Amino acid sequence: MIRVVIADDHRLLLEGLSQALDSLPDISVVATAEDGASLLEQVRTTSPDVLLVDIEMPDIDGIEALRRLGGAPPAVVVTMHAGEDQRRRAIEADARGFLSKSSPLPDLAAAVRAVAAGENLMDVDDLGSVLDHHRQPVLDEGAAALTEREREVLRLLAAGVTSTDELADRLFISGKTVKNHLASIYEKLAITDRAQAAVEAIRLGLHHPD
Amino acid sequence: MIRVVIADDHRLLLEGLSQALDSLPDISVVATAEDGASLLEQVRTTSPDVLLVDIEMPDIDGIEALRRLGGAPPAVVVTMHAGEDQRRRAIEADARGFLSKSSPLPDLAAAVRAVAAGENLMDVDDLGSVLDHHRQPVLDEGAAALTEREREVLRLLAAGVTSTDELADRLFISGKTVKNHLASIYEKLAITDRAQAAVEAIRLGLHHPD
DNA sequence: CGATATATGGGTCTGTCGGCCTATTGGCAC
DNA sequence: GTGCCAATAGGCCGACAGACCCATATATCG
Repeated sequence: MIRVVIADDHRLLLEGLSQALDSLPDISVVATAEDGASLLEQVRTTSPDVLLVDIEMPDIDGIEALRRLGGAPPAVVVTMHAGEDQRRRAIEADARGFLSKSSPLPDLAAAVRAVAAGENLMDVDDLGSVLDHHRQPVLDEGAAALTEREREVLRLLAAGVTSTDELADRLFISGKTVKNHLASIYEKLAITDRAQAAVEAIRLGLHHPD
Repeated sequence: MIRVVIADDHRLLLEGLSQALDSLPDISVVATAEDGASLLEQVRTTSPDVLLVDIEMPDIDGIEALRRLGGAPPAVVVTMHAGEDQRRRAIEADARGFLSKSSPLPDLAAAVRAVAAGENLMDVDDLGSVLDHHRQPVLDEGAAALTEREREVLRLLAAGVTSTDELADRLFISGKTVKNHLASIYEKLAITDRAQAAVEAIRLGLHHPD
């Protein structure tokens, strides 16, 4: 689980991103900050794995905050105006990633994962392909071992299709096979019943088709 | 269910807000737009109940887009710089709500609900108290009828506590009572088992304590 | 005061779920 | 080709879940 702290003075963006990232199965937003000072404080108390910092903030701006942290937790810088100027300042402040606020959300998630894995996105020339390597959430052992058919069963569970018969109908297989799939899901996710499977399915983001 | 279209050229905000609002049980984001032209198109094809529009957008800005729509679906205007100037322009474009991007997310949700209910937030002098009236999600009949104890059961289900015995232990009641609570939950939510109850619990936002 | 709602508890019964074992087919890898 | 895995399917059984009946105490409301 990648523990992230987000700093941005615009609360709509702060809280929106926070919820969106938190909903990913491998990312946990442990704190948020609306200014640089609060960011420094949160980093001290929560010791996160990655920082997500807006440049434009009152008092201590994102760059200054990162400078004071000395590149300790690796940081992804987000900015409204992604010019060369800002980019240079980000590099000087030891940022590992640099994204415009016009980037799509999956890119941000990928950047967080890349930086958490120790990569430095400021060096690379082909940002897109590096991010591509980190598009998939880092799932825990069990979840990664799920087969495609098992994921389909989980998707249906998350959609409220819970009885063996209806699952069988939707998947065009026998009830016995449904139970077999469920049994291997239980084993892989270390759970015991459909209710827990439904919870896991939603946590893994299987409810809306990727 | 309040059907919303969101327009903002900063995709991180657009997608973040979209996910956050969509996760509320009474709000559904049916489309998003990155510019005014696309907004006009989405409004035509999806006929939403409420618009959420950023002022600052390339080509056709939010104000101009609203003007062209003639106040048809009521709109909440969101802006980076919430000055008197912007506010006047929003009023002239027939906006029903006006929020800064520094507002907290629950305020945005409350504004969307208020506007969907026909209120005009531009008139009121005490915005806070009007929003307070719309803090709670507009739950459907069944979900609103849930008792406090029933919500606790749902919370535990969403946390993966699914067996009768463990539920009984956590709630300090007998297994029989757990089953009684579940039975009335099934009736109120028109569902049939714990797996569906877990799905509903998460959909209703019962997994993280309010 | 009487009615209603909530939380608690019980009993019974049927159906289904989950655990365990086996089996066949097809694909893919070494 | 031999082995492994995914997907399919069946049987068996014990345990639990859900439906349907009930009772009691407390509290709130008109």
